[in-house]
Amino acid sequence: MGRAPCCDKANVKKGPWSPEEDAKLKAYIEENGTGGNWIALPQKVGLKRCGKSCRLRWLNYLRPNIKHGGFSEEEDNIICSLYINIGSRWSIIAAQLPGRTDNDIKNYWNTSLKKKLMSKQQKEEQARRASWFTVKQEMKRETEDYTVPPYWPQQQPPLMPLTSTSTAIPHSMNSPHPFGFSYVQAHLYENSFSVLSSASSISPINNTYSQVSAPNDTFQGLDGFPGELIYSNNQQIFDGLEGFYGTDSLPVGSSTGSSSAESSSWGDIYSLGFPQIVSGFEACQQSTPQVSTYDEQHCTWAA
DNA sequence: AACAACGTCAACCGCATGCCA
DNA sequence: ATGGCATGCGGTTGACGTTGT
Repeated sequence: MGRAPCCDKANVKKGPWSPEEDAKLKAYIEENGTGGNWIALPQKVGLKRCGKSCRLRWLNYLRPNIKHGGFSEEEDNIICSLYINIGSRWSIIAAQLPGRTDNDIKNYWNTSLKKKLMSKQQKEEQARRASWFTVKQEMKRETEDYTVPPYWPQQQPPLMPLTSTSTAIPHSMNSPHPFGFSYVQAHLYENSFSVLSSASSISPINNTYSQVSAPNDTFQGLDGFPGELIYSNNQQIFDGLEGFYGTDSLPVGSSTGSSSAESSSWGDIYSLGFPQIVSGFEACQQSTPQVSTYDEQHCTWAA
């Protein structure tokens, strides 16, 4: 059985509101309030509109102190920070911005802010790559001038994990750092596994970012280690951490291949604005090759 | 000038949630 | 405890304006 329609669709006007309709609705609500019943309101006002439509028109356009357009830099920062932490919870984001509606913020994000952030991120990434290239060139030059004595131990290439998984966990709003999140990365090796975690804090006010890394804990042996969790579903391994962080786990990438709607939508935002966090995920988001060789020149593993 | 492509934003739709009888 | 209903929310659509060819 389907739900009964909220209004008689045949006798209801749709589409843009006329100034007369706006005036009627505004005058009535300012005089009498909504009466706590939007469904009955159109009849009282004398409008051939659905109650839902009236509500939307009032909340998004007619009610007092509504701001349209002209988002400030500060508002941009707040929207970005909150989006990163809580996702597309537009009503919650709107609650932090007096005079802004969820619809307005949603439109602004989808049409402008997302792109703005993307281009900013691209520029930063280019700058980062350019400076890293300079550092590597410098290191290479220094190494060439230096002869390694025969007894000097050669640096071992980093271990290639069999599989890796990572997640970002937004802090709860009542935590000391409500606009931050924690990042946990797990690597499974042949005879051990390691868990690396870090906490990040973003200030929506001045757009600053800080990160604190915890020691990299390596556990020898795999006895008792729930490896199947990593192999089967990267969400599961972090479910147990929820109690610790007090929030929902948020998978962002896994070498075992997560493709949930949640992780893909968050994947977008991670690739947008915060390279410090994204850089750590990149390795995890690649498929783990079966046979790998270490490229000493580029300090990377290759299939 | 005409048309296409693109951007913006108001409004709609359908689902989830909460309240109340 | 349950079902019906109103409300709130987020995703999507489509009209309209602007810009580019």
